[in-house]
Amino acid sequence: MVSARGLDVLRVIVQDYVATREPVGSKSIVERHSFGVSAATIRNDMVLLEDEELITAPHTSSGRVPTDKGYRVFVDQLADLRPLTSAQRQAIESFLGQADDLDDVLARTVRMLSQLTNSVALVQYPSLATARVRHIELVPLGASRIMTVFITDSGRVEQRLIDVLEPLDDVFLGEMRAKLNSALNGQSLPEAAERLANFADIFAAERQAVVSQVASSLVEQVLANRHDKLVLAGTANLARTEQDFSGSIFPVLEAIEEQVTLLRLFGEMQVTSGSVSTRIGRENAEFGLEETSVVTGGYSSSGGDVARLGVLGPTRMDYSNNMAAVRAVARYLSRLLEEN
Amino acid sequence: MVSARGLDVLRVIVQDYVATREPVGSKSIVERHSFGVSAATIRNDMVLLEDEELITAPHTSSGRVPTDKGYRVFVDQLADLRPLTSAQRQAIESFLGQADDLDDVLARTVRMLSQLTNSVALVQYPSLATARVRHIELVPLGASRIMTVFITDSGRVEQRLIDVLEPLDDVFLGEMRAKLNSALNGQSLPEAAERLANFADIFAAERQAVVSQVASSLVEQVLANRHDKLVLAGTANLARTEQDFSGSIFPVLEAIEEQVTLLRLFGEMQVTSGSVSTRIGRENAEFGLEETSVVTGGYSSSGGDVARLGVLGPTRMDYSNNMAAVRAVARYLSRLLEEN
DNA sequence: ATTGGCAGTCGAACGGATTGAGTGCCAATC
DNA sequence: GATTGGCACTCAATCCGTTCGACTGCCAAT
Repeated sequence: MVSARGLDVLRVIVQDYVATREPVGSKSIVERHSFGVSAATIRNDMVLLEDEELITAPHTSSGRVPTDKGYRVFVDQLADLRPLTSAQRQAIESFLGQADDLDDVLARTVRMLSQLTNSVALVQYPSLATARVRHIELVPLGASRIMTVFITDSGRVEQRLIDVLEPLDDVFLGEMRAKLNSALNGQSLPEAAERLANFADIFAAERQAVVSQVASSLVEQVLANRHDKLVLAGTANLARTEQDFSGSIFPVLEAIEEQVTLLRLFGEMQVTSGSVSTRIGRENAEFGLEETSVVTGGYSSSGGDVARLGVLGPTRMDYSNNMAAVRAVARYLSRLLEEN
Repeated sequence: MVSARGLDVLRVIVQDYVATREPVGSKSIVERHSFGVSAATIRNDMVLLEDEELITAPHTSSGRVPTDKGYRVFVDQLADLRPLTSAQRQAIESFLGQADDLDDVLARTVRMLSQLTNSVALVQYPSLATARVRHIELVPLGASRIMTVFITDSGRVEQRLIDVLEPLDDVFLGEMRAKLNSALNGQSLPEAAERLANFADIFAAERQAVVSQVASSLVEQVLANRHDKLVLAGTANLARTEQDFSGSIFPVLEAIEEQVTLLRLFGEMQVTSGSVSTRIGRENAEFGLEETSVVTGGYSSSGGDVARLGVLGPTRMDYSNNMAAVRAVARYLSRLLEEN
């Protein structure tokens, strides 16, 4: 079994390897850290760590490198989440504070996060699941073409075009708008969808066809909170850490471009507002991201909804820093969004 | 001076180099193309081309590689824009045809373009310069917080939050909404801004402060068509052509992430709807993109506005194909947007 | 349990020889 | 004057052998 000192050895191996990108040997450990024992002793500990598959040697006679499992133990047991410096906190406050609408807040957040971590940063838009309908607008764009705009109390705006079956005059549009708003205002999205199902019934028979067309388009729009979005920044940081990927960074870039993939990945990660969770290396294999790790945290918006944000980078990343940054940014973002 | 055959030689040098990424020598030219002359003759032509700085040899005794100037001549005089295959045309039609709103159209366009060219594709949102106001909506989000939504006839929706000076009740909001719409509907954006300047005058004195707050926020929103957006796809393709960049692809990725840079770049390129223009290599130096080329074309939307789309890739790109693809996609997109 | 010592391993770095694609030049030819 | 074959020359790329150095693993002593 691995001794307490053994774990310390693992910790410094992770730290040094992350810092230098070079396999770390017993000798360099004793001279860089004060373990009070000799290199030979460290070597003995390393054999045990290797037996447990926490570290591995790229080739005989080279230093050791953490395995995915080693990183996992580090993250779960050894990492100290050093809090951000006050300069960093201040940067977050002042930079995010200036934002005006939701888009802007999230855009600033994702940039901030990628700067703090030197990694790719991701922020998911707040889910609409518990949001409530604030307003519905119908805008004529032509004789038989209207735009539906749909606004939630979390400040999200969704729009969509419909080619309607028959021309609609302004008066009728006004009537429909008023009825829609009085029927749906304040409803949660699932409730709203339900009410829309037989919304056409309250109209004159000859209008029901076109009304139910509009209504069913709205239902789609309301339920398409699968239409989840996320914003992303700091892709260039991947190129900086290129050497950390076996082949090229091509597959990583490709996976990142596919927002659906990232959303699935986010979806699989446990989300508890306020704490962070991690996926390391091959744990992400199903997404083509077996050489990357992802650190995510949940943040909550006014609706009480929990959405995710996080960073993605090479497995050899600075977990302590990144976990701290994700946690701090998530908390700050929650506070900012709940104020409203 | 360079003979006609000399230009033919330049053409095949560009073509072969683009195809193989290897400096091309006189011998490989005569055996791969039927020039009807010997390698020595080609060599003579090549020294002339080199005198004109159209090609260069990476080192003594290696084949030749086009210079930026060589690519320029190729693009301006030698490239044959081979039309797309019918399969490609069909792919465009069927893929873009399914789109529903403007966001979706542009998202599909940019993906399509990046697939057709194996490059990074960019599509600028249609400018609002000649768009007209279709509808203005004021939505209460809290006692003293409202969202302004602003819809143009080109189908663009802009929203913004305002913290108003004093609480506004629904009745008054309704009045303001009605007056705003009757004052602004159908106006072009500069006209709208003008009318907003003294919009507050038609309200009761005690309301003018808050009204003019809302109005001036709307003016900002209306005039912020500098708030140009663009969408982007195919970043991963850069990694595939990594060897074409001297150092790493880091600076390129960095420049691409900065949308402002790209918009400035777009802004400097001549735009004539229907034709394409090119910027090659060091012509983009001011943007940190001295190792890339950009091919852009203009497309026009319903408002008659011209916006840009294009592709960006290593200087060693397939200009013939990319110019053809940009032109075809731009035309198709124009047609699609003008239908509405 | 810890330690110093020592043989052994293996990648990285260096240097020299070889190879081959390609050039430049020149005298001969059409 | 343009074209051609021939030839010496250059230089990156490749291969091969050596050296170097940072490690490890093991063992006997503490």
